[in-house]
Amino acid sequence: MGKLREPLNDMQNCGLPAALEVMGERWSFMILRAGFNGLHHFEEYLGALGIARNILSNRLARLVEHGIMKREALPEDRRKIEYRLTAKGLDLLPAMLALRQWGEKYGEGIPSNPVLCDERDGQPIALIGIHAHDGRVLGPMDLEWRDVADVGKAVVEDGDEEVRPQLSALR
Amino acid sequence: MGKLREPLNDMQNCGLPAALEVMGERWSFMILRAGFNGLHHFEEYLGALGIARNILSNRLARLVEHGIMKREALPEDRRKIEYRLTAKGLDLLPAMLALRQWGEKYGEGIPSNPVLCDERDGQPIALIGIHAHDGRVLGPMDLEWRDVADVGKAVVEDGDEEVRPQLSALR
DNA sequence: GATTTGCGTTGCTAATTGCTACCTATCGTG
DNA sequence: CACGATAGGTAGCAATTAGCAACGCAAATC
Repeated sequence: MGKLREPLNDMQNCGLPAALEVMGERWSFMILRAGFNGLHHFEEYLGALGIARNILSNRLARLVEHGIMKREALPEDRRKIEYRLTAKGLDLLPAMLALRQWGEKYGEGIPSNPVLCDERDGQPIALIGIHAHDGRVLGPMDLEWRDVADVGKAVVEDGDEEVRPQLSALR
Repeated sequence: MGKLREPLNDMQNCGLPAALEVMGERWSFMILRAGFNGLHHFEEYLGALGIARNILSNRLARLVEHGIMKREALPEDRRKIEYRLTAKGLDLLPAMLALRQWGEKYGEGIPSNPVLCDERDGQPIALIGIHAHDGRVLGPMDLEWRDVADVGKAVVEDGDEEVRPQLSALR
């Protein structure tokens, strides 16, 4: 052990801070969830979430600004604005469900009465997890950081110390 | 269409707000990520994240309080405190990676130089996604909310209106 | 033309974040 | 044992963000 760990000095050069820039703000995920459930209008979000008007206004604007939702005025009633998830927004579904499943697993008194199912066979979806390229389920200990150049290479058992990142520091 | 959507009135009876109670706070995910990468000590987090001392102190306390990390004084040097992810904390890895992969996909100038790989064969892990119980990959349109009583039942093509939740409101 | 609906903005207060400086216990060293 | 260095915090204060209630305003409806 004592391999290399992920360069933490470039902590900012990582997808996580990028994602959190928008989605890390309060209410963003709840708005997203409401969007996934078919809400499209300002007052719908307002009623469903119990969020303050000005905050909702601000959050929707930011989500639109970041391309997660798109804002469109309806031609048939030009008071109404439709907020819809974009492809970029829909791509957050796995993250949202993973978070939600975690909350459901460890939270208290969470009914999980409606279950999210595969429409095809009506069975509940699988738990969101980490998979190898061939579909095997992976746990935290099965992972390691590799330099792009070393992807797919055989395990360098010794080599220099401090050569490859590790997640096994997790113990 | 016109099925039932997830009861939004019980918006709080859901795993998402539960998850966001801790993980929705600023820095929580970044601290978690640092923890995944083998950091264990206060000053390590401090240096790696560029977070203020009091905030880090507060956030670590809250993560411990919620059972995501555990705090342990080291016997050999009793100045040192070890912060370690618990099983509950490790369970957040899929959510963290999903978020991160999303940020990497849509963010600008994100190197993705170290790649997270399966230690077994050195291949990059698969994208975090939504899978059916049998492993098929599912998209947002393949999903629907079902009452627990209706799980696994054949699709009720008409039935009463407003009977089953939908995600197909996504268009 | 008056009222309601939909989507905001504005003003003000409360809570959260961030900075810098300080505090306390422990450790290694001469 | 006195000493400074190290580890992990607190305390005080400024800046940012969230939340509440009231107002604005254009388009629809009666």
